[in-house]
Amino acid sequence: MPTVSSEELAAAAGVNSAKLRKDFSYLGSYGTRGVGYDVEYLVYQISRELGLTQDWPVVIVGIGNLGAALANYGGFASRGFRVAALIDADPAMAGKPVAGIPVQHTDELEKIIDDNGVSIGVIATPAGAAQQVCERLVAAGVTSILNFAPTVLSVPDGVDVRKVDLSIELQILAFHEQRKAGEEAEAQADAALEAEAGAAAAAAGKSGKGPDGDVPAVMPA
Amino acid sequence: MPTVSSEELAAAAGVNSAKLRKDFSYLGSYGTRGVGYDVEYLVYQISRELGLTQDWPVVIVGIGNLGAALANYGGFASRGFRVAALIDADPAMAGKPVAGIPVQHTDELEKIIDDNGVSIGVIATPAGAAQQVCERLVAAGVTSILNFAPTVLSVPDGVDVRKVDLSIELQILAFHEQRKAGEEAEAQADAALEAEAGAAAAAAGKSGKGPDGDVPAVMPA
DNA sequence: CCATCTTTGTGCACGCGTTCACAAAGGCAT
DNA sequence: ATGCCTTTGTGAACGCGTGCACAAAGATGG
Ligand SMILES: NC(=O)c1ccc[n+]([C@@H]2O[C@H](COP(=O)([O-])OP(=O)(O)OC[C@H]3O[C@@H](n4cnc5c(N)ncnc54)[C@H](O)[C@@H]3O)[C@@H](O)[C@H]2O)c1
Ligand SMILES: NC(=O)c1ccc[n+]([C@@H]2O[C@H](COP(=O)([O-])OP(=O)(O)OC[C@H]3O[C@@H](n4cnc5c(N)ncnc54)[C@H](O)[C@@H]3O)[C@@H](O)[C@H]2O)c1
Repeated sequence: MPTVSSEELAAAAGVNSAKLRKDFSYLGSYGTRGVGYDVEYLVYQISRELGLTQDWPVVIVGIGNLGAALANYGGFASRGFRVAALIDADPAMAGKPVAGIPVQHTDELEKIIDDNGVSIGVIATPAGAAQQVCERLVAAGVTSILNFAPTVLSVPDGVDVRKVDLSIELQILAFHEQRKAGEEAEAQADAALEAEAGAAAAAAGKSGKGPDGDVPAVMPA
Repeated sequence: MPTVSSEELAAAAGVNSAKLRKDFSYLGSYGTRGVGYDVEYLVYQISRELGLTQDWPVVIVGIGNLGAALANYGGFASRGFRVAALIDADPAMAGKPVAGIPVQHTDELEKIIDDNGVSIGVIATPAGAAQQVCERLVAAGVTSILNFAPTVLSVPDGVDVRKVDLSIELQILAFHEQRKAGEEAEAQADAALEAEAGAAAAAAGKSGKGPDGDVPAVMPA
């Protein structure tokens, strides 16, 4: 029976072994003292706990550059996610296959969600359309949203939103880069400022937003 | 003079006003008691602190679906990032313009980095090539990397890596989704398990990895 | 069957980030 | 000028996650 010790796993994941053991203990006591954890059983338990033993149908709304890349991405399927439908507002795209899946028009959104029992939606529309799309998804029964548009979505309680903002990722890198390049100690205010910076820009009289409502320019430019 | 109070900003950003004030205090005391913060000055100070007042040249390596979408993304420029070059290993792509920028071959990588003084690199290659690309970038002088490939990159001290893993974002949503759908209290082990799950899969004899070395399948499938 | 050795599971303490709460500061009206 | 009112800046307390350290568990070998 192949096993791993918490020490080995901790080294591989780059975390403390005690923390790892404590985390595992929340799932129950699957380890064997003096031996370690049964790899196969452990993988199964974690998979089950994380919800990987079931297939999650997802819809992607907004099949532009990013949406198409996501549709083509094979990494989702291997983690238990199935692209149930691609949805776009552009009538010219309707019926056109992307990654082998025909794009459907936004009109069908509610029906698609309902028919497929979709509870997870991905938003890859321009920022200006995101909130509206979000509301339709939620109204149709979606309770988890992965948002790529650079907007803060407001949703009712019970709905989870995760935002992927690539600009902020780069900003965080640039921030640390600046540190390395000089500027002695300075402040320790880091990523926390990010959200606040956005809020400040918004407070600046909404003048920071472009015509199509995309990324608020924090820099006066 | 347009001003904002910490209370207003905190409400907008969804954080505690005391925390926000304390964060700002690390940048110095820019507020006026009884009035609030001068919006314009505040925005400038935060921009400067975050490194947004200078332009950062970045290179994108791996111009496939995702890399092309990134190259086309306008949100970078508005935050002070300039796409200095697009790099791909496919000779067929060399010279072909993507988003108006001609793709250059990997052979030129070191020269491009050096000529443009690039310190931030984006990796959008398949997972199997990521570590190698990473090493070349670092050797050429890049000290910050944004990694989209589903691999843990190992880098020398002094180099920052941020990883964007869309599968994990979806997994986190699915995890909470599963909670809502039943399964009473259970464990509170959440995202912390993600990294450990990957390590466990790796420990499972590397059998979880596909032929092209993409996403390790945590689920035995 | 007992001794020994390895590794788990977890109580406890430490440290850090968040929040509370309030004195000091400054504007503004009278 | 004086007093009042608003909002900042921050000391102190709280809470939580992390890591240490060790007793208990179990395997393994003699
Ligand atoms: N491309 C990137 O790398 C990238 C990176 C970060 C963030 N983003 C963000 O992701 C979003 C999409 O980026 P993109 O580059 O794919 O843009 P895009 O313009 O190429 O695609 C947007 C798509 O959304 C569709 N759309 C517009 N309104 C819609 C609506 N109401 N309902 C359904 N579909 C609608 C459009 O028809 C179009 O196909 C943007 O908000 C962008 O800021 C993109
Ligand atoms: N497409 C997505 O939505 C998505 C989402 C999450 C993660 N990812 C990850 O991002 C990466 C890219 O995804 P994609 O869909 O764009 O894949 P892709 O196959 O479309 O593109 C990969 C590109 O990298 C180039 N390449 C290969 N080896 C290279 C090397 N050594 N040096 C430089 N270039 C090289 C290829 O020529 C190709 O153009 C993958 O690791 C994928 O797992 C993609």
